[in-house]
Amino acid sequence: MLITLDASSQAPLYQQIVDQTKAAILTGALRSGDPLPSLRQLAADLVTSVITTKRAYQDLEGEGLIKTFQGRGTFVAYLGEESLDRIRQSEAQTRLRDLVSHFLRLGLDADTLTRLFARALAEEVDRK
Amino acid sequence: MLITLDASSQAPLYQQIVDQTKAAILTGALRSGDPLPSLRQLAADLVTSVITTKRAYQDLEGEGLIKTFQGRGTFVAYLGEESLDRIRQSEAQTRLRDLVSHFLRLGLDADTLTRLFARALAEEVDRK
Amino acid sequence: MLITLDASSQAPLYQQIVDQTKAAILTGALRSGDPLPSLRQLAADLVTSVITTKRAYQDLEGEGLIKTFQGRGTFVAYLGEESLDRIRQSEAQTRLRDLVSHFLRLGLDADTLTRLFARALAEEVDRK
Amino acid sequence: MLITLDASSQAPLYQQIVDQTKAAILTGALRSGDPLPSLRQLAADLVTSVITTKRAYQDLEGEGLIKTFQGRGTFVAYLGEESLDRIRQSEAQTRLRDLVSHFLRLGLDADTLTRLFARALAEEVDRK
DNA sequence: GTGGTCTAGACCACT
DNA sequence: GTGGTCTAGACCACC
Repeated sequence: MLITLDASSQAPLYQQIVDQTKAAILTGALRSGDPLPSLRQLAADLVTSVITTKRAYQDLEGEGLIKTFQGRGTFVAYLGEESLDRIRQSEAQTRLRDLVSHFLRLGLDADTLTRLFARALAEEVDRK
Repeated sequence: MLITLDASSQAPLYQQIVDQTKAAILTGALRSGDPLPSLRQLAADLVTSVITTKRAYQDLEGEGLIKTFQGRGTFVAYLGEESLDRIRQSEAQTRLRDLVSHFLRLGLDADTLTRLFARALAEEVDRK
Repeated sequence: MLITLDASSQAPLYQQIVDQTKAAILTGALRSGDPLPSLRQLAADLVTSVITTKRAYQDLEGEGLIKTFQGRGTFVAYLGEESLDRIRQSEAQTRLRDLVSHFLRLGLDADTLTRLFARALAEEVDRK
Repeated sequence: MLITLDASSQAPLYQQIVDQTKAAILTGALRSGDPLPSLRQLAADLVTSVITTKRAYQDLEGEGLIKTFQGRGTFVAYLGEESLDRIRQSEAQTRLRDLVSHFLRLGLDADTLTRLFARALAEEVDRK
C-alpha cells in the first residue's frame, strides 16, 4: 500500500489520502483488520503534517471504512465482501446517473451515450 | 435563458452561473451571437455581487464559449453545430472513460458496469 | 445564543461547542436558516483557536444540523419540526435503553428503576 | 468471574476492566473478600499489558470497591449489601436525573419521556 | 510507541 | 468579510 501526494492537484492533501486509502480498501489491497500506518509515520512518509493525516483518517472513520483506537492504532474496519460490493455498486450507480442525466440534458441522445460508454469500456478493459 | 442560484448548494455561486450558461449554450437555448446580460444586470438579477458574475464570465470566456467586447457587451461565441457536438461528445467521452477506469480498478467487472449504465440510462430517459 | 466553555471539563472544547449548539438547535433557540457566528468571531469570543471552532462546526455539519458555505458563512440546516422531534426522541430512547439495560444487569429490579425514574422526573419538572 | 476485552470498542481497555469488575461486584458475582487475579495473571489472561491492569485496579481502589495489600494480593472490599444497594441506586438516580433534565430542556415533555422509559424498560426486561 | 486535543499563525478560495 | 487547508509544534491519554 503506497500513497503518493500530488502537490499540484486541486484536491486537498487529506482528500488524496482519503481517496487512495479508500481505493486500496475497495480493491482489496487493504483487508479487514489490517493496520494502517500510524498518523506520525504516514505524515513523515508523505512529508506532510500530522494534522493532515489525522484529518484524512477522521474522514475515513466517518465513512465507516476504518476504525481508530487511542493508543493502539488505526485499522481497516470489518466489512464483508458484500458490503464492499454494495459500496462499489452504489457509488458507480450514483455517478453514472449524474453523468447520464447531465449529458442527456445537454442534448446527447441515448444511442450516442451508449456508444460512447461502450467505447470507453472497451478501451479501458484493453488497457488492463 | 434563466439562471437560478441554489444557495444551499455546495457549489460556488460563480460555478453555478458557469454551469448553467454552458448548458444553455450546448443545448442551443443560447445561440451564437446572442447577447448575455451585462455583469451588473446579472448580478442584480441573481442578488449577488459583480465580482461573482465577472468571475463566471471570465471562466466562460476562457473556455471559448463567450466573448466580451469592451463597451459593447458579452455575446455567445460563434461555434458551429459540429463544434458544439464535438464539445458535448468529447466531454462525455472523457468523463465516461474516467468513471469506467475508476470502477474497473475498484473491482467491478465490465458486465456489472454495463448493467448499471443501462439502468441509469433507462431511469433518466424515463424522467424526462 | 451563548456558549460558555469549561476549561476544567473532561469534554474537549470542540465537543462543548457541539453540545451547546446542538442543544440550542433542538430547543429552538436557533432556527432553520439562522446564521451561526463566524469561525473567527466565535474563536475570539471563546478565547480559543479557529481550529477548535472549525472542528466543532465540522462535526455539526457531519450530523446534518448545520450547513457551511465557503465565503458566505455557516447556517442552521433546514430541518422540519418533525425531524427535530425525531432526533430528540431517538436520542432519548437510545440513552434510556442503555441506562435501563445497565442497571438491570447490576441487579436493580424494574420496580425500583421505575420509582427512581418517577422521582427524577418529578424533581426536574419542579425545578423548571 | 470472567473479563473479556472488546478490541473493537472505543472504550479504553482499562475502562473495560473497571466496568466489568465493578459490575461483577455490584451483581454479587464477586463478594466481599474474594481475591482478584494478580496484575500479571490478569494481564496474561487478557493479552494486555500490566500497565493496563494496574491502571484498572487503581481506579477500582480509588472508588473503594477493591483493596490491595502489598505482597498478598488484591481483594474485593468489605461492603455490606446495603452499601452495594446504595451505590446502585444512587448511580441510577444521578444518571436518570441528568438524562431527564437534559431532554426536558430540549423540549420533550414528561409524558413522552415516561412513554420512552416504559418502552425501554419493557424491551430490556424481555431481552433478559 | 499509539491516537486526541489544542495553539498561533499562514495562505488560498469565495462573496 | 467569509470558510478551507496546511504547518510546526505542544501536551495529554492510552498501551
